[in-house]
Amino acid sequence: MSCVQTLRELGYRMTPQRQAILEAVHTHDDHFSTEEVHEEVRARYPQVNISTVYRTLELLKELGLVTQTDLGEGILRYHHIDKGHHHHLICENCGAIIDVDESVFSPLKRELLQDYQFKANMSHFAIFGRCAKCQR
Amino acid sequence: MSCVQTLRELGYRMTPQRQAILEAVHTHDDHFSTEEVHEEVRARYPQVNISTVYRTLELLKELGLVTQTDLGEGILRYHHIDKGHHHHLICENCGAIIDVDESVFSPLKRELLQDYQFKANMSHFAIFGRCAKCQR
DNA sequence: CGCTTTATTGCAAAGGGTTGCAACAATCAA
DNA sequence: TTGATTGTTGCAACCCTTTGCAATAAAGCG
Ligand SMILES: [Mn+2]
Ligand SMILES: [Mn+2]
Ligand SMILES: [Zn+2]
Ligand SMILES: [Zn+2]
Repeated sequence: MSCVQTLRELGYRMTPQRQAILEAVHTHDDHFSTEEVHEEVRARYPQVNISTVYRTLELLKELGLVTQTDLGEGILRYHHIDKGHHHHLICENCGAIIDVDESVFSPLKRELLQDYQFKANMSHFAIFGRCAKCQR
Repeated sequence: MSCVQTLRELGYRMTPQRQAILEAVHTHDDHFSTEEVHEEVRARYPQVNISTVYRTLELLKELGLVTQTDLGEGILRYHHIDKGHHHHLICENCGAIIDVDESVFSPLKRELLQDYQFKANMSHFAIFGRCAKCQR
């Protein structure tokens, strides 16, 4: 089901701003930033304020339609949930980013549920450390 | 070995500001914020700027003397490495914080090292999700 | 001790993100 | 179609954190 439908059914209103933001979110395959979405939206609706983009992305995150991740750049990046689940290992020394499949976290997720009855939301993780090259 | 010694041996200079910050860091058993450290330091040296506290805590983090964690409050919190390792499960719904031992992450850490030669720095994690009460 | 070197600081500005508020507009019922 | 309701937006102000820069001062050496 489309994001537009989901929002509508949950009682949220569909504004031109939200529609444009949703379209921008869907055209990106990679990890997009708020600023990038804002630029695309502004190409069509120049008056749209960036706080609207922040608020909309926050809403989409709360509804589980996008994931939010801090890759260590000083900004937050987003990822449409339809584009697949994966995580990132980030080298604190050289900045290298290694992608890992979400299955790596499955045992941990299972243990947290069994031992703590905690349902971890691990849809897009960034783990910092040292890559192979950068260890001594 | 004391933090003061470590800093000195690495070639960093020991200033009254740094000494006061280190003392504040050591008196806290819990997760302290930059602001809290700044207040304690200012009680003795009123002219110390908060950016110095930010810079010093960042340095201590880079040297592995403290851990930095975002518990979802909108601020960063720190933890002296001597006070033991543990992690937190944070409920996105009710805000409950469940402490978990660092051993929960050992298998994952091992797997990342074996499969990706990646040495993960998992000294103080915050995992968001839903606690037992808040699921359904 | 005095001098040189250069790491560190205070300050102000900036950057990313959030928030209060009044104006606006999507929605729905009449 | 109109009006009432109330969710949403633009804007400005703010919060936390980082950063450039010139002034300061710690450290080491003669
Ligand atoms: Mn990703
Ligand atoms: Mn902790
Ligand atoms: Zn590396
Ligand atoms: Zn809860």
